[in-house]
Amino acid sequence: MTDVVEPGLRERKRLATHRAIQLAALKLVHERGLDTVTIDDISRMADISPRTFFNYFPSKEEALVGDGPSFPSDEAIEIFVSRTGSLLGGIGDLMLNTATDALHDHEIIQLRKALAADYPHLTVLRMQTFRAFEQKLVAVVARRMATEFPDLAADPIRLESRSALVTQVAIAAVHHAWQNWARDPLASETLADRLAESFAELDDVLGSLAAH
Amino acid sequence: MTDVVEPGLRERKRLATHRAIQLAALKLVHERGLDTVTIDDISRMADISPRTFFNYFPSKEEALVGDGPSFPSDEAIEIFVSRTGSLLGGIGDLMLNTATDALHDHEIIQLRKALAADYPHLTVLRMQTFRAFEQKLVAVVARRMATEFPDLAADPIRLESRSALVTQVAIAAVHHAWQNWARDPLASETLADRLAESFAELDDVLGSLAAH
DNA sequence: TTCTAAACTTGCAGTCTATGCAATAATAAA
DNA sequence: TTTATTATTGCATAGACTGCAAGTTTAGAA
Repeated sequence: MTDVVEPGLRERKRLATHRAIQLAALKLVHERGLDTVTIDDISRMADISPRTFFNYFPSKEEALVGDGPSFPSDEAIEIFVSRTGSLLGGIGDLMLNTATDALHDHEIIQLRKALAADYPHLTVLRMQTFRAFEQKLVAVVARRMATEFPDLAADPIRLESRSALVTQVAIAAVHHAWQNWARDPLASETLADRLAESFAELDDVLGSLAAH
Repeated sequence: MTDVVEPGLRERKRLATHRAIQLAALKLVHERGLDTVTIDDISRMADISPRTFFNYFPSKEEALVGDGPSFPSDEAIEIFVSRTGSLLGGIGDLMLNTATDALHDHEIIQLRKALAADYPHLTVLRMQTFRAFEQKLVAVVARRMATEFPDLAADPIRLESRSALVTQVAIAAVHHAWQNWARDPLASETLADRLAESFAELDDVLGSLAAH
């Protein structure tokens, strides 16, 4: 299928440094609190120069929250667009297809969860990385809505507003999932589980609200 | 009704400085862009020392987005809780009751609108000030939902999750309204108008989504 | 009006974040 | 082995932000 190129030494070192920085940042902040940890501290623990830190992350916060998710594949998008059924559920599935860097790095995931619990405002910052592809997502949602609701397709302005609103609602569900995920550090549920839960709950709550 | 105490000289000066800083920041950023404006520049234009700037705002960004809205009055909250009908619409009305500092300062409002159009990430930052009373809002929404849905009241955990989700959705609508408001600088609609529109559209879209 | 307490402004020193640039070191490729 | 590419580092510098102490201004009482 895809070329599984063995990454060279350079690439491996780069990944290792990338991880070392995140790990150092997360550990230090977890131990000593956000404000007392400096980039010098993090660099020292990660065995790099402070200058190198900025070759990897633009700020302390970015190192803590990690890279944002990548946009879903074209394939996943086409499936979503042509599908019928629950629109929000579809967006939820799409979100599950956004791969993030440290998906399988258990240590980092645990520390991130603790971080989200300790510093909610960083969770909001994390959501900002989702906003990075918000525009793209709105466009995809618009395509789906246009096929599903022909009357909307006839009114581009309404379609645009509608899909932007639906996208915001979907992001609200992601936020909700993240909050629930971070709430109890002991729960074994993954973020993906929480995402599915929140989108299901959203579908449910919409029913009860619309019933009125 | 309420005591209309004539504010003293001290208070008036404070308000004037507060406004002068915001105005200077907004004007300079509007003219020269966010990155080329320093706090020294802003302070010079506002006729204060750079040190005083930080007595009013913790950062350049905060000066630009302004103070967050204040929480609705207890009166408005009780009305909301005991009311029946559209839940999200009720939250929308509640949002309209959040007075913000520069509600009638036309010059600042215009500049803020331009700012939101030029720097979308500051709009996201602006929403963070909403998060400040997110917890409070969740509690209020929970009270309302508990009275309206007795079965939910019996399950505190579900109630909590539900009201948090509904609150996130409401915030999504506020975000949507803000984006639409900032989109075209020429439109004469107020933010309050846009809020009403977005919440109405939300009610509408929920109906069409739930119908499936 | 005068005096005193409280609140506000300011300067200064110092820490931390962040960026550009040039030199050096490590890796890749020829 | 040689050369080219890329990464790391140190250095210099600008800007953001904080604590502290000294000086001003306002409020309120005598």
